Amino acid sequence: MSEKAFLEAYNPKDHDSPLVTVDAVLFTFHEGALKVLLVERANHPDRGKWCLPGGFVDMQADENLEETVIRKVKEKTGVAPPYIDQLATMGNSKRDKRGWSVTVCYTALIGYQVCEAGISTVQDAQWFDIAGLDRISLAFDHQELIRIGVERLRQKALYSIVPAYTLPDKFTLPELQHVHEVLLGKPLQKKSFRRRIEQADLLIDTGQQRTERGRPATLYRMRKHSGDHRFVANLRE
Amino acid sequence: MSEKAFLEAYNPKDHDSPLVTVDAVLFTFHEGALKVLLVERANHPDRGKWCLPGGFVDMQADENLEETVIRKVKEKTGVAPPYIDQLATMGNSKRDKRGWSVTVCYTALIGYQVCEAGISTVQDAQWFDIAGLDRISLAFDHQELIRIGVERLRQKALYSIVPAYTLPDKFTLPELQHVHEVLLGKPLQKKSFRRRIEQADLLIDTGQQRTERGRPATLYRMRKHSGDHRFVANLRE
DNA sequence: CTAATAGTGTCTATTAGACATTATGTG
DNA sequence: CACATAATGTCTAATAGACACTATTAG
Repeated sequence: MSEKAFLEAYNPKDHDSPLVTVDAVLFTFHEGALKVLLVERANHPDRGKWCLPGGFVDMQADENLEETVIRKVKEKTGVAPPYIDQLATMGNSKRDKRGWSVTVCYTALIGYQVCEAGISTVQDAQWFDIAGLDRISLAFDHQELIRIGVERLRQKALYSIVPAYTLPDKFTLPELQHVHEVLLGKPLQKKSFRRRIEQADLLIDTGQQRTERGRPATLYRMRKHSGDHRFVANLRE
Repeated sequence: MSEKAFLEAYNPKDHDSPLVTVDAVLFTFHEGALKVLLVERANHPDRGKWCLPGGFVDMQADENLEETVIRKVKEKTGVAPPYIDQLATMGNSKRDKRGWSVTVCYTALIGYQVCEAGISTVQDAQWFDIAGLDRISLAFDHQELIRIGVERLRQKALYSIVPAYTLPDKFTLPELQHVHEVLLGKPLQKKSFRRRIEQADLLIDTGQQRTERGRPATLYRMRKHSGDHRFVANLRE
């Protein structure tokens, strides 16, 4: 049989396939805490429980998995996040009561202010502080996905400035250091922190400053692809 | 409607779902080169082309995706690899001519001798040198998956001894250094290389030695979980 | 002995940690 | 001015790079 004839005769519906969903662990940083966006499930199964934003791949609308996840995040936040990365794919027969299911889970970072308006217009979406999240029961295996997402971000805090994407477009170095300190759960030396960022030339000085109390702090923006930079030495844990 | 009633009425076949496959980028190290296992496709589409070992999730036989990938790798090598890790998930409407498809791709490492017998009994499986692989046309997006796998392993060579899993159970430090040198494409200082491994106590001295030419080399085994260890400083690229 | 390869000693270079000091805003 | 916070200076500690040196085998 030729490939052409084979493909004409082929019908995907003749073969059983797992359910395929996409989920997003979307983090932001606000009021001194790392937060994750959760959505209240409107439908069975697990109706009423909180879960990660996500849903089924729409084979007509979506060209690929990234389009699915960006579509789902935009539905809840109104905007596309500046950082998105594949986190893990979970697939087994037990995680979803509807049957064998696979979820491709992404992690994304966004500044709180950037999507504040979007969130507040969506009734079922809400930011949850990472601390204390283990006390609430989430749908599916989403508790585990968030745990993996936090661990990944914590690792990145040791050797990159990826956590900067949880901040608004413009931010100060002490603010960024604070994000890293929350992630790592311990104070950092500001001299070490600033030195490595300066040497790698990862941030753009906006020329602006912000005064809260004390000496004004310089406002920086991320340089393009600064999230990709990996310091040769880690911050010590 | 109750959840029970909902689940009883739910039929996954009422909803279109992408095809779901699992693939493995299986590396080994042999005769001074990094090699990847490829399989010749027996069926359409892309019949006759080489591709990664993998295939459809068997919803009856497989409890989860890891079981699928281990089953597929065992079919070709006869054994389960000592290191396996999720690499990436590719999903789009174009990668497979049969329709919207998702592949969950793993990367695995194994010693050449460990599975030599298994490979030689499988007619359609063969090790390919990574160098020169870009000159042959692989099925689907498997060329890209291998590229991602090599890049991941190269990164790991900078801050871990994960590449040791491409070697047999017992190996010498100069052998391991050579694997890292091939991955990084440049010579390394043996003093630096040995020092960090010794200090982190990652290997077990078997008490045995191997003589090829010159002074005999000590044979080591991986300590449990040594692959998880991350040095605080990278080898410089 | 020589050749070859394994393994060590030791100095330098790089980069993080510690912490004191200076700078610049507000009230 | 005092206070608070930002930013810097500078010494120490940890760890990678360079490279000479010693050790142990075969022939």
